[in-house]
Amino acid sequence: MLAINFIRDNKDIVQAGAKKKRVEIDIEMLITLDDERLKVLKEVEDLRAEVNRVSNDIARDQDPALKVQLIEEMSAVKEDIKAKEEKLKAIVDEWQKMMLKIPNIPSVDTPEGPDESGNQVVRSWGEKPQFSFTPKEHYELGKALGIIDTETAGEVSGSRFAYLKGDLVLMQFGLIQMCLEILTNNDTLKKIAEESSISVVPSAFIPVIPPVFIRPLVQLKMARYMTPEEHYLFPNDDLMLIGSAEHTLGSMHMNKIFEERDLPIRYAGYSTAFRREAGAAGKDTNGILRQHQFDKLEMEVFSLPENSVQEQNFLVAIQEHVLKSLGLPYQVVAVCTGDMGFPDSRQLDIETWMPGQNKYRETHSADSMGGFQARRLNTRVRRSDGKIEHVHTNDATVVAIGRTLIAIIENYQQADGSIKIPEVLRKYMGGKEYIK
RNA sequence: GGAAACGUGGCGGAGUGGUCUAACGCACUUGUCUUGAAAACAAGAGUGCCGCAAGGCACCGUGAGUUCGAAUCUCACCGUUUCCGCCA
Repeated sequence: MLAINFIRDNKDIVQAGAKKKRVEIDIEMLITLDDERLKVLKEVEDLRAEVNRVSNDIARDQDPALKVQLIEEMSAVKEDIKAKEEKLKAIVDEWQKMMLKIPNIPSVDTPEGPDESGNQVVRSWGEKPQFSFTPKEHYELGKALGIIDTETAGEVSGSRFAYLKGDLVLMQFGLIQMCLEILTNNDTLKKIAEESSISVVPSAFIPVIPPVFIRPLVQLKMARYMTPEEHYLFPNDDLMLIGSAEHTLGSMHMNKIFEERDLPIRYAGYSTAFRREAGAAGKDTNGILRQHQFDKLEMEVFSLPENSVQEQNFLVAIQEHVLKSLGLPYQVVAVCTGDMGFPDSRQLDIETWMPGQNKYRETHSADSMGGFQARRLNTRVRRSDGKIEHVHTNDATVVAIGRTLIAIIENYQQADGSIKIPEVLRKYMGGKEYIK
């Protein structure tokens, strides 16, 4: 959500930003509605002030006759207030609906474009592996090795589910363990920041296992509630499943005020992510690229507003550090206006090389929301001079298990169909060198 | 699942219908004193919205209701704690 006063003062910028994001909004109608809201609000408050004043008079010494008269008068005013309050409520309801539909404004360095075709590669790293044979896709290799079973999962749970088995499971937990070691080590983080010339306070991440259910109301405040079709909903319990740990990490501090000295706060949340994938019918149906359920380690940072862009760069640097450690070729992509998320002001994705598919596929995302989410969630910071403002939020993937496993399987495949295990993961897998 | 108690400002904690709509303590800010600090003393300070301002309105878990007037009474919901039951 943007602040209404900001919208009123910058309606051209807001309108242009929405247009770039391909979101239809009607600023003029919102401002007309806001005028009406302020007018009726003033009327209601003036009437309440009168009631408050006279009620105190009634409580003070008064002769009984006057008391009765005043009470009668206030009864009438009360009716008036009730009618005006109902009017105000109707206006505010409509006003809120419109406010929630206004997207965050893209940053100035966000490329403009209609859809993912407008995304721009910022930089790339790594040599694509050369094979003396035709590289296979992950699901062929995984099936043959007995470490990915989508057929049984299909019978038991339906499409877009899988059984991960054996060494692949050990690899998942190795990946998570490796990443948690990076994220909780101040020296490592400091080094990553320095190597990328990023000036942030490189304090350690607090590991979190968050709830995977969230109240729909909170999801709405996170600006992550899209349409009902896109989520797993549990109406009996008024709950829904999260699509990312971000959803229950970012909302941890709603209605709270941080002290300036406590920021930044960094969390590393591990959870299963649930995605209904409505509208993706027929897309990426093989293997584990696009699943209804996958595990993910996610970073979430609450920071001072002036630091949030650097924080995002820092998160991307961490993502790159992880991929470099794994020896996976990747490219960093600036996501364009038409493809970026509704609450994002700046979004950077990382696409990792997948030899079986012979293309880069999205494995990571880093979203910078500015104060957009914080305003909806009412998460604020008290500056050292006492002033209170909204914090800025950033979230970013560390490892999304399915896709990272795919990248490893395909990049490290051998002629005999075995998978060489990246060196950094071997210590978590009993020293093994190959999955075969 | 059963029973009970309770949800007040950063924290603790008064306040059971009114006449300053939140006492008091801790923590906090500033000042005095001090070489500096601590202590002591003094002053200040909740959050949001409207307003140029003066000022006004709202907020005591959330939402409805009763009343001229609600932190206080009624109802529903949410949450926390304790005991019992079940259980990874």
